[in-house]
Amino acid sequence: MMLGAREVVSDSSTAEILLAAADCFMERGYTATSVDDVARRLGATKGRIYHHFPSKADLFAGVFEYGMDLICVVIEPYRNMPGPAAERWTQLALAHTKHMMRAKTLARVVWEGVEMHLRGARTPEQRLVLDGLVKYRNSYSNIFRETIVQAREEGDFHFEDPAITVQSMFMALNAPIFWYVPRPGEDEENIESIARQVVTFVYRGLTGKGELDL
Amino acid sequence: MMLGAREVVSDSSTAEILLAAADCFMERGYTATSVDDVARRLGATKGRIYHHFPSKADLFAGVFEYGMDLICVVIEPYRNMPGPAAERWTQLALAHTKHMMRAKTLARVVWEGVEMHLRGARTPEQRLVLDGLVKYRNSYSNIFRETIVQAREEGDFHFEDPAITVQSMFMALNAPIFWYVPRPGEDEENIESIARQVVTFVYRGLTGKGELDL
DNA sequence: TTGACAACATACCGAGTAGTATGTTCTTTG
DNA sequence: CAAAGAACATACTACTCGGTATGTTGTCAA
Repeated sequence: MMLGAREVVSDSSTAEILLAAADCFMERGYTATSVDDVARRLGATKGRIYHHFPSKADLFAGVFEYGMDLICVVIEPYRNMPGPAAERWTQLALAHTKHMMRAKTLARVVWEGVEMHLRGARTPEQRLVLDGLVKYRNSYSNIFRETIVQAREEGDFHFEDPAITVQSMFMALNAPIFWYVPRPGEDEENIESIARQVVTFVYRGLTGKGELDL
Repeated sequence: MMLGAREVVSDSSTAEILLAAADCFMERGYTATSVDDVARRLGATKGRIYHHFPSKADLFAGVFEYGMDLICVVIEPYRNMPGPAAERWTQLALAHTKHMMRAKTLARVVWEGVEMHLRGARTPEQRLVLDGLVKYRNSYSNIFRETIVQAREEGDFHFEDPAITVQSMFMALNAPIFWYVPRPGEDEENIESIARQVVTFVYRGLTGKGELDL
């Protein structure tokens, strides 16, 4: 199973289109974004886009894949870190959460891709494309899943259902893509602070032993 | 500041339209849902919808408000519960999370409304409508915010920034609306089990004291 | 009985929108 | 230097969608 960076975009013009498309898709969402919108943002026309992408859906898929490639590169250094799984998780989660803010645009497009897949995709062809993308995304989330399961075996984490836990975990870690707004100047330290708080919150959720009496 | 149920829909035909619209909006999203789609689901035509709602945006706002009215009713019994704030929070969170699954459709429409507001709304008129809806939603989330802040003062919860914490909390509590699929038969006990796990996860995140060494 | 109004259905319009077919310019290569 | 193709721009088509204007039917009070 291949993972990590696939190609990270070869062509320069194509990369520029992907970036502009990511901006548009994030601002308005997939359906509300027209191909002309993306073209206008580039100061170009549809011709340029359709020269590089066969359809709007493929353009979206391109952005999705580009975003996944990037975040895979970001967490790569920590994937096979030696030591306790709980510590490895912390590094993974920190890198992930910071990236959510630094590459907020791409992260939200990936999110919408997953959301689109949860609804029923329309044509069977687009269905296949989306299936592939979500498979990519699932292999990414499996990295975290395996890590927290291992940390549970090592006695550091405590939870019942791994599926539910992974979902809750990712939602909390991803939360900043919905409300974080970059402020010029104090960006980096701000990102560090937020990421630390978010990861701490989730870390406690995973390590805590306190049961609820209902 | 008024809260709780506003009217909970008077007319029966209007209510039927709202339910059908909620289904459509959830399945395809706002922009991808046409008014004709909603009409088709009702076995009717646009005329019926436009007789009750002046525009598509107002139809969406109706669903949003209906959803908010419902969940306000659901948590109402626990709002002013006596005792420690941490225990009150637990009851609020449990009721909230269960409702996310039971009324998943409406909950997702409310979610999309907030998401739409985070992006820039188009016309100034729709802007005003969305602003009102989000204000409604914010007053709801403030109930939780005040509760966890109070629990922190009482020494039960521990966190730094309330804003970040409330966001992380809600994201985790709301997570089921994205992946929960109702299974006929074993619904109720399933919902109870999931809600318990999710709330436990968040509860630990709020109570835990373990700091991360970075 | 009859008007008046509510609750729709039908028909239609104008403004986009995805996609295509074709032109145009620039670059590369033999 | 010529020819071919890459990298676009332009122009157009078929179609969808929000909204409106108008027609139709049932109900109910005077």
